[in-house]
Amino acid sequence: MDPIPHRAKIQTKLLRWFEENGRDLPWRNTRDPYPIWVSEIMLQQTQVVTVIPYYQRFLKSFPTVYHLARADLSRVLKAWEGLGYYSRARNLHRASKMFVNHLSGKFPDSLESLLTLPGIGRSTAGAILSFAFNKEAPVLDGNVKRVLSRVFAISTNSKQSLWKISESLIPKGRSNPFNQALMDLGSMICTPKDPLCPRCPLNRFCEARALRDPEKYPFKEVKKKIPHVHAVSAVIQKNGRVLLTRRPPKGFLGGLWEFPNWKTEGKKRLGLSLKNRVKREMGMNIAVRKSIGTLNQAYSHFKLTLQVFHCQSLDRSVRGKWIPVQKLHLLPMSKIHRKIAEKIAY
DNA sequence: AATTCGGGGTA
DNA sequence: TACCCAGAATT
Repeated sequence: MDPIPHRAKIQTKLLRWFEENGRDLPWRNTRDPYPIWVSEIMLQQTQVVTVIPYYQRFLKSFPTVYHLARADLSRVLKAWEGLGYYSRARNLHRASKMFVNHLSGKFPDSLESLLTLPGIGRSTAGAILSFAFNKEAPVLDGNVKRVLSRVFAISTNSKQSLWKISESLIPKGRSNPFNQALMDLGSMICTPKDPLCPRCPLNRFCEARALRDPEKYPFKEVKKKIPHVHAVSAVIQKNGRVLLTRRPPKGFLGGLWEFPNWKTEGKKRLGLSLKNRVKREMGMNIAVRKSIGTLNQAYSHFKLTLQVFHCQSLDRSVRGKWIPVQKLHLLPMSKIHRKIAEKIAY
């Protein structure tokens, strides 16, 4: 017996709705796994409208997986600048090298092989398998999670049951349009707030709607408070150049360039603490001049307030690299440091 | 199982 | 503001 209520009707209703209402997106005009792969990585935790221009530029810069594998990581990070979650770019680049070196040019088309590539988890693998190869693999992104937990009134936060439902709902031989349909429904109709239930092709079967509270699903995690971090940063100039440092290759904003900066505990005498920090950690004497301004940036797990000071170097530095102001735009930088660069470039 | 990873769209 | 986005990797 079929454990999924209304399975056949859900399939036909959703597929018909998708034929008439599905989104026309750049990565849907191909079955080539490479651009589909790139799009799926970019789309992780990132909205479609944000991804589209990055996707277009990225494929222009790296038209094939071989172009990507040959490119310097710095170029890849530059193409990713502003998109966030930079480990995605590093993993994509690393995976492209694995593809060229170990997979003999054949794009992996099984779940197990895809999961061996860095940056590809179960959902991204399912998307690639269904969109590029039309294989019956389930996806479970934020959209699908919301749609399924509403239709079947799943109130637990366990993803296991949702994975099973997602898998057993796929119509034989039609995983490509069906998975896209699930995503589009979640994005266009079954929205987090004020879902458009009257226009939903599944409203007759939706248990959350029958319970008259679709927004109760999916189960909301209690989210903890995000710490607020204060920091100071130094724009140290000398002969038309500024001193930048590069972040470690892994971890937070890994591999990006930035103006030297440090957390501050108290809020007093920021200029003096900045001077001392530069002396201790960069082995250089500076004179702190005027404040350039205060910048704020909200990250996923903390908020940052950064006070930036104009500084003048009084001698050489043992760390960092002097970059001509006119060439700052060539380096990959995080959003907040790009803002600083744009302030001083004029 | 919980935390770490960016930045922006949207109400 | 708060919530969430075609999640994965690490702890």
